[in-house]
Amino acid sequence: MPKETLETELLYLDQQLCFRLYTASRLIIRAYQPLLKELDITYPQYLVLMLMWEWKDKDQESSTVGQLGQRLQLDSGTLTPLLKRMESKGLLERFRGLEDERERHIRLTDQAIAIREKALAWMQLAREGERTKGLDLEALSGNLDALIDSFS
Amino acid sequence: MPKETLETELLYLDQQLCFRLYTASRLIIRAYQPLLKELDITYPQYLVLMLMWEWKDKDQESSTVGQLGQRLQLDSGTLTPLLKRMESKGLLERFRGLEDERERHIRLTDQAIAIREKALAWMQLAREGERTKGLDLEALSGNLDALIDSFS
DNA sequence: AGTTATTATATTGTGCGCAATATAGTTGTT
DNA sequence: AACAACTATATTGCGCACAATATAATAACT
Repeated sequence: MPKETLETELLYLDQQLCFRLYTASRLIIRAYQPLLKELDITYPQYLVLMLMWEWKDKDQESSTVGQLGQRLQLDSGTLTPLLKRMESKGLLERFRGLEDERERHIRLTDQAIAIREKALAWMQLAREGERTKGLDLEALSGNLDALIDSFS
Repeated sequence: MPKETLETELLYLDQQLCFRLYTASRLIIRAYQPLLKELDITYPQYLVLMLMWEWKDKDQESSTVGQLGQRLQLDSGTLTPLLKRMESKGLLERFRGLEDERERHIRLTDQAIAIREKALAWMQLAREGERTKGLDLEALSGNLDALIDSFS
């Protein structure tokens, strides 16, 4: 048995915010599987779609790998192959920047724009059968934003 | 532009709890890298160590893959190769259950028990330079527990 | 203009996460 | 005992994450 019980408890899983975040994240991503399976994409691919749908609402038709990476906190080692897979599935086009040929630009295809409606319908249904009834989502989101901000 | 702006906002990243969790989780795991690099392990391997250190305090010297998986919410497809890597690094022993030979038991080596002190010292230091000053960790943990519970 | 530094992305390699399936050991039934 | 059902773990395959490095285009400097 350790000498100082109070101190070793620092390492117990129930004391670890990180483990809670890691577990909560994976569990909720699992809850998206029915939608993701229907759309035939993965969760990170869904994030790219959501981001570009949103930017399209703001009249930005294309994005660079760097812009996506900054918003999603993902680097090119993750995004480059992910975007290639999405391209090969017909969800987006990849093309070089005209003024700066180092840049790789991404633009959604009509097919990718079309499935937004499916996602929206699913989210509206999911909101009905909400499993987060008892908790303060505002407070949780606020705390997570503060956390993300201080670790960015 | 979409017809019903209020509804499409359901799909905006800032409305997504899941994206916050996913990002917060990855950012905080990154913050553990200095420790993990020093111990020459990964974050999921660190979780296994923490769990088995804790169980050892409670006089449980060994665990099965199933017990680890239940607590960490990970399946054998993740744990089996992870535990083999930990075994090959000399952190643990893997052996079959005596009464039930389907069970794979895990026991930490002295080397794995020894590095607990390093982890503890690092955590104590990290607590000093805490980056989570401004937020209510109690409330955050409570909300995450409720979330994890309802999605388990 | 030619050289150096910087920037944007791509590549490589390792280790998860997880769905799907396989295998081997155990339990229950007749 | 034989066989079916069940259980615990292992295997396979794919797609992230991310560190480390490479490559190519641009910018900055002299």
